[in-house]
Amino acid sequence: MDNTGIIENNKTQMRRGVLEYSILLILAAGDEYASSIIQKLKEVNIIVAEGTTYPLLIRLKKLGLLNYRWEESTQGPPRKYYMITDLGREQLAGLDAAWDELAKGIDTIRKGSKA
Amino acid sequence: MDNTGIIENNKTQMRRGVLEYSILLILAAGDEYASSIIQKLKEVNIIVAEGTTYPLLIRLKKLGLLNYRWEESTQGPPRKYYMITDLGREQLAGLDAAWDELAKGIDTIRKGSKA
DNA sequence: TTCAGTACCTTGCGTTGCAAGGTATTCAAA
DNA sequence: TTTGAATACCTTGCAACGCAAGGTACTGAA
Repeated sequence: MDNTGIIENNKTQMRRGVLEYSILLILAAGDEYASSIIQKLKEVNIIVAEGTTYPLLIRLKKLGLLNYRWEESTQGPPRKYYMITDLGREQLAGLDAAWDELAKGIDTIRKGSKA
Repeated sequence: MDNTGIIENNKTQMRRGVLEYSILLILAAGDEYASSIIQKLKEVNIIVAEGTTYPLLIRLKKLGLLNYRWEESTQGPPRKYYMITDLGREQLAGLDAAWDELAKGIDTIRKGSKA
């Protein structure tokens, strides 16, 4: 039985939960295009696939949390720069709170298990 | 459009990621039966449905991370007490690390978005 | 014997992450 | 000028999994 798989699976699972949150966080700091978002997430060890990211950005756009503009690039095809909307920032505040609450909850259980 | 739904949805999403982890944490502190696990999670604002918990416990048992024993109750039907196995503790250590890494990653992005 | 409380479990639906596969643009080298 | 590498965008189909809803069964009290 491949036991490392259990962990790997779960790390993936954990990342899933915060995907939208972390993307909104990144866009709150400045406009980015899909590939650069994926890159930035990879830098903090949050690995996301393209097939996850593109549909997610489209979903967030549909929800009104994001907008985009096209921009030419000298390095290849045009880039679709996403930017966060006012509504997006509102929702992000809620997610900040949700994350804090979750982290606090985990911390509490964790302390209990070490007693 | 119901915007609070976006947040609620995401809070749920976040919780999902840490479900297995938090259940292992609770069982590392002592044996519990399903209903009491659900109760303990609720106490730290991690809301889980029965239909989520039972299949999950069964899955973790099949993976060898948990075992269980039946115990009579004077308050109703017998209870199925789950306990963590040695393998479960091993995996839990990995999940601890995964959580720390994720929390660190989020923290990094968060600081970037406040710059 | 009926009802409330507690506890267990399953079914079916809907969401969604991801591997794989596909298109289009640019630039440089052959 | 054509080929190939690098960059970027996007879609399809599968599989995993959380959860609402519905179901069974035991206990003790009314």
